Amino acid sequence: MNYAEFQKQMNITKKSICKEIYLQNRDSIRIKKEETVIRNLEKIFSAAMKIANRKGFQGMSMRDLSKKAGLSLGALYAYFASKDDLLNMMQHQRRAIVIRTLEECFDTESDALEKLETIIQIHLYLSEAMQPWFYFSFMEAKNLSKAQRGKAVASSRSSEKLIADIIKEGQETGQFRVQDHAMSASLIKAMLQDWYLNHRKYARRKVSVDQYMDFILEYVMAFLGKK
Amino acid sequence: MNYAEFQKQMNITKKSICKEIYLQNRDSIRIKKEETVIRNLEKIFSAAMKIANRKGFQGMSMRDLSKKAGLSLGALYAYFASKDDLLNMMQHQRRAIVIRTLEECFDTESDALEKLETIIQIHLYLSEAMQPWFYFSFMEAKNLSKAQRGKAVASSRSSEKLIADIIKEGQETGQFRVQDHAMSASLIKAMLQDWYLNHRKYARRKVSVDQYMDFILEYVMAFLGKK
DNA sequence: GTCTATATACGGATAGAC
DNA sequence: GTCTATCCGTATATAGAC
Repeated sequence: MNYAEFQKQMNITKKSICKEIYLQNRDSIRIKKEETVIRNLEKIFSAAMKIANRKGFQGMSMRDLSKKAGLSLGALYAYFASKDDLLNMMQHQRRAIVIRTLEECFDTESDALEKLETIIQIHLYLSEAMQPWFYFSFMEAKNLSKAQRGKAVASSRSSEKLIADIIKEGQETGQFRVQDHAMSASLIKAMLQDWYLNHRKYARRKVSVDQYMDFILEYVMAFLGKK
Repeated sequence: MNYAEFQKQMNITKKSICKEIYLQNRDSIRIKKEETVIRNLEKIFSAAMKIANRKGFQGMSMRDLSKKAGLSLGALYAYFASKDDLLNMMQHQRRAIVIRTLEECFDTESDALEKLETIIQIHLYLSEAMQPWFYFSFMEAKNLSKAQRGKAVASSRSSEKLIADIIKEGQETGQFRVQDHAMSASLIKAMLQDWYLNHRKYARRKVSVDQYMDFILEYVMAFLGKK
């Protein structure tokens, strides 16, 4: 599967994301007509991401957002209770999609090498399809409420542990060379992270996500692979 | 040279950093007694870093800062003209120290492998000695004025180019395997970056900066080294 | 469902006493 | 050098008209 196929199969579009958010927050959203809600959520999140990723969530005023989203100040508050609420919604949704996609794509039957390739692929493809979301998540994690921040840390740790466990498994079956698996997982995460934190750099150099993936895999296997 | 020796030799202490800042901003700082200025700058920067790295520079109010630094609101403005000014001061100083240290430590006579080891070492040691500064720099780069942001991007690019050029050199002299040098440099940067962006993670696992450095070098050489 | 107008609080920054 | 008191703009959030 390459990135284009992944996109089709997973259907990660602005619209589908907003629909999910709508379904999860039906109670707190005052507007009731589904079509209207989804259309406006798209405008709100798209605008919020653009402004916040340029000058930070705290630096974005509700007036900025209202202007860019094309909705009045008053109308915005029909979709969320407060600015913090908006932040939590965005962060929560990003995590939920990662978890769901991992569950859908991850094959526990395959061997360690296949698993490692898959998990690197999923992380990269997701962070490509939702790059502004991933960037936003990382940069604004510190502004979350304590409870939400705890969830963010837990989610990040568990995804790193997943990678470390796969490496360990490969070492036990003799597929990989024996190296510090926790540290190896950390470095892999660092490289995955760079794809969405420094996304512009790679765009400028015309590096595609598939090229980046191949390069990471080569790099990782030079270290972990048997000679 | 290990990290402890580096620290002694380079003398990167809060006090020495603040003295440098004082000397560079003598004109705009209204207080004239050097000792007082340095003592208060230490309090100000230390407090600013603590607050901003927890809730962002925009999220830090001048009242927060005044309280944490132990100086009144009015007194703060004797040391910088505006909040933005404070931001620029911090960012500029971090870059200046990196540039100076690179110039001091970098030996153009040595071969590519030594150069690569040195540049990884300097970056790691500096980001260890000034971790809050590096973290702050990355997270708040987007809040800089256009001119300052341009400088930040240029500085980041040139340090990546330095690494890429070293790899290229090593490939030309036959020390390294031929691989995409720009991409290799990117991945190395990503791993260096992780040391200060996810510093707490490594502290929790009791990974020292020297251990991290050794691990990166092993990793990189598995890829670049001749078999 | 969406708007405009506004309540209320908090932000950065300064003036002037000590 | 440092403080307190204050100016004034802008922030979030809400009320109520349409």
